[in-house]
Amino acid sequence: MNIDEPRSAKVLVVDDEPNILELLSATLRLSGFEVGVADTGAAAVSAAREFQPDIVVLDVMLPDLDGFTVARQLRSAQERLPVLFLTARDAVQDRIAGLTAGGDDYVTKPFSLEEVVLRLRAILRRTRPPGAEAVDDGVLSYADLELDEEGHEVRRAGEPVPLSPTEFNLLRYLLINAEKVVSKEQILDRVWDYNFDGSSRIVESYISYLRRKIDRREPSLIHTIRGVGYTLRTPRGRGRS
Amino acid sequence: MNIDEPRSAKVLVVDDEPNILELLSATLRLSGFEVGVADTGAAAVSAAREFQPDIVVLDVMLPDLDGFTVARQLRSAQERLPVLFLTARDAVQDRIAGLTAGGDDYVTKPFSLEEVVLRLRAILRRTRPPGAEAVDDGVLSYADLELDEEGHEVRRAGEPVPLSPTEFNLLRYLLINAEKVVSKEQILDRVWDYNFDGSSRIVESYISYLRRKIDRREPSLIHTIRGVGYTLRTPRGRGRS
DNA sequence: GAGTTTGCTGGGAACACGCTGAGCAGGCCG
DNA sequence: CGGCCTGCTCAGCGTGTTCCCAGCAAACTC
Repeated sequence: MNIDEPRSAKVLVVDDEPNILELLSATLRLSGFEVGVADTGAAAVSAAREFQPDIVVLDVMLPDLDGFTVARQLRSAQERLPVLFLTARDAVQDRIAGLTAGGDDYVTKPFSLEEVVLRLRAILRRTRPPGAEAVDDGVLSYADLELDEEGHEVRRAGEPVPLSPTEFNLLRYLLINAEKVVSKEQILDRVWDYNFDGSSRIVESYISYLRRKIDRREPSLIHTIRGVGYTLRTPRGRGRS
Repeated sequence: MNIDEPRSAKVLVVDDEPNILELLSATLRLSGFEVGVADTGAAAVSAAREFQPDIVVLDVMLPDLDGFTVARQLRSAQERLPVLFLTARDAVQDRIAGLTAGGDDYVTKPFSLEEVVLRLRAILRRTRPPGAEAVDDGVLSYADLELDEEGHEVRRAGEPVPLSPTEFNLLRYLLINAEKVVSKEQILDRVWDYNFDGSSRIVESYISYLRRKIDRREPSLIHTIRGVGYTLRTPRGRGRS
């Protein structure tokens, strides 16, 4: 349902930590992107020349080159190439700041995978307006539940519901996987930071919060599949697209 | 029905316990996979080079190398090689986290064989989207009975039926073997953990539960073949032998 | 038909799972 | 600096689930 894009976008992932590189490339592939990788700045530049990515995910801390330098070199060859920077939470806050204006964006390490996928999609949506159909207009919905990515707003039956950031992310993940069961582990993997090691009980808490906020009215949408996970669906089943 | 894949997938099984190795390789062969084996990390790496598997089943506790290290080495030679990890229930929980996001998956020891086969199929389905026909869309059905793997939902004549995890697994096994007779021992071997030592009477209990939940309406689908086992079929299917 | 074997199911105990209220720490904002 | 929001943990409770057992029913044997 969200695997087949019009043409699957090409992403170049640049990071020197093998684990991160692997985690990102596998996740992005599964999210429907065509993925290329590089583990140094120099490799990134040459890989970009060959791979011709639509967008780059770029760690700012690379062994050889500064991420910003890499970005500049990439863009000297390929104008208007958007970049999603990966950065430590505290570092170089100021230099990052000006980026969001330019069409680029950044996420801080440790990030959640949902975050990265979401930002990538957002940037691509934003930077490829010419003619491209906005099939995906940034609004997820299921039944009488709507989630607006851009406005960061959620409505149930038209009524706005205020959610905290984590609640919002969790609900988005459930919406993306509507009518499929997702396990607590999956949720933890995608919605929380990749190195979050807390118990998976936290998910239960947030499910509880969500239910209280958006699932008081009938019909209830969030269902527990005991021993398996959670799912978002209307009690009476299943429309095929 | 789902035994003949387009091309039978190649699985490399890596475990140092001979019993487990045997159990898995025999089962997977019978399930239609082409199977290669290895009992150390080093052997796995070289076996993979020669055997060129589509997927690897990998114990994380190996005598020589850490399972994750092996996985990385395997992937350095063969990009995008998915891995199903076998792990003790309590151990290394933290390091496992993040795997399900990356396209890999894991099952905890002791596992049921159904679990392993199911996960393998799921991963292969998930990681081989290019062009491959999605004949198998994750829904098993027989007569007016449907079992949706993704939504973890069962319907009889369109009506959803809530099942416990074990009931669900048992029914899935019966569905996979629809119109074939399966013995209580087979059921116990495949659906329950491989080291479950309870009597096979437990199967009778669960058959009873299933009948009560999904087989109240006519025509009855679950039939007892006295002295042999059980089968799922419509009444008019073949006379007695 | 009587005895024996096999299977069915209600009852119940132990356990696992999930929900939620309470509470604490840290960050943000007035 | 104080209050509020958010993220997270914890523990208690209720309930679902698993499994065993025992008594009964059905079927098979001779």
